[in-house]
Amino acid sequence: MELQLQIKMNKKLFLRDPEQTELGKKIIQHSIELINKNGFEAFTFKKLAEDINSTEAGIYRYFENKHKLLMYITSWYWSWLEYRIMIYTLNVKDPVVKLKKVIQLLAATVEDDINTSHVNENNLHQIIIAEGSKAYLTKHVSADNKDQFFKPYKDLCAKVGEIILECNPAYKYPKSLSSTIIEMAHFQNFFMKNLPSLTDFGKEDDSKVVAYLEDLVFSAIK
Amino acid sequence: MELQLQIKMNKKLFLRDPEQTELGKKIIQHSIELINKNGFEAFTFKKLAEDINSTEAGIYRYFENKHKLLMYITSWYWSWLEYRIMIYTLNVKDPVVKLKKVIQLLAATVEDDINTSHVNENNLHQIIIAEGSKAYLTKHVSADNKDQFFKPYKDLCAKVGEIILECNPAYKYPKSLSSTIIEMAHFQNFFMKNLPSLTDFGKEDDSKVVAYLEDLVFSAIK
DNA sequence: TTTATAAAAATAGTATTACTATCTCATTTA
DNA sequence: TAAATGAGATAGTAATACTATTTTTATAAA
Repeated sequence: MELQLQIKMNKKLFLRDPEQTELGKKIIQHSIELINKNGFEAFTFKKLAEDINSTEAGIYRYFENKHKLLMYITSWYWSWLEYRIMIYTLNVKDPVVKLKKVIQLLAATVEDDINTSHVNENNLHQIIIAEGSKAYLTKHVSADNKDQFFKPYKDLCAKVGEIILECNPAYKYPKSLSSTIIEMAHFQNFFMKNLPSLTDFGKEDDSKVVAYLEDLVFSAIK
Repeated sequence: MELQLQIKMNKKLFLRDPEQTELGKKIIQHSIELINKNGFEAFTFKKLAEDINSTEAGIYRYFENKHKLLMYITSWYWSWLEYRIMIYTLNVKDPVVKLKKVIQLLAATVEDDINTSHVNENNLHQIIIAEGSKAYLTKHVSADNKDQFFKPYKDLCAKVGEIILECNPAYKYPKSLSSTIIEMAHFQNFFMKNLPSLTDFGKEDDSKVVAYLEDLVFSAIK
């Protein structure tokens, strides 16, 4: 039996579905590599085209611009993460155990286990850490939000918020606490690697980030 | 008696000190306006030059590029904030009261009170919320960090970390909690305005953000 | 007062980026 | 077989991010 995980993406994010052609899959695969390697600012469709032996215009037929492509791959990540959370908490009754699992899935480095062929989840995780917030930190957030581009992120946040409420139905800030741990899972990771004095962790030890977030969350919800 | 607040800036952030000339001050003043209005991506030295009736090359004599300018104004903000925290907690003995004051200064909209002539602190606060993290979310963070460009941010974080330890000397994560509340003071504000479903607050009510952060912090440090 | 000289500012570039319009060529389908 | 469709290549353009050169202005020494 061969299964392939297919995540349904918002059609407005692309002009042509990259999942449907070889070139499209190459665009996704190599943009993840290039953005991770050189950063989003230095990433251009020209360089990507050279990397995959295609042309700039060829890529523009799939994505309107590089920001849409960033939103595409970040959306993909959030959907994939929610899927993983669903799988890993499927038979867990205790909401506290569930929430701990969520924190671990959020903050710990991913092992490139699941077969999603052209997507390197480890690189993608690094992109989320370093570039993820650039997807929404723009002057056109509201317009993008109306187009539902952040739905996967908001769905994930809502899901984690629900688990928080399962732990303590009286807790007043489930959604804010949820967005806080999601963002901090990534920011503390970034700080640890690049501006270590902003954290209490030695370099490259994400088990510490998990411990910190657990302490923070369970103190807050008692 | 006329006092003027002068914040000492890292000399490597500029080529010519903008505080020393009229044109320099105009650059700071109008870049804050323009970045706030159109966002950092759309901001160019050409547009800024047109805005202040100067030339593009004229601005390049003050700042190497627009990212250095962003780091300049964000640095200025963090220094200014640490100064405000110092002032407002000067005669406060109780560390809990101190920490509450810090949270309020971090998360609440600033009233443009202090006389700093060419800097509009309210606009600057909005820039920190929407563009602040772009100052360090780059591939050259480590190099910039070696040049001490993030010292004001790190100093502020250290200071808040100290106050946290005053409240509870046994707390294990003072620096991470500090960077968490600093970042979240701004991100929750951004979410509230632009992606409200990621928070538990109605639109434009930063007293709720303050309440959330207080609850979070004092739960964590017991 | 003239002249050297250095700093400030404007002019005029260039390479790259972000994007568009058009054209070719292969495949489908009627 | 002819028309329609679509994928990709070619060749642009306008804007961006700089840099180099020249001109102007201010200052100071001869």
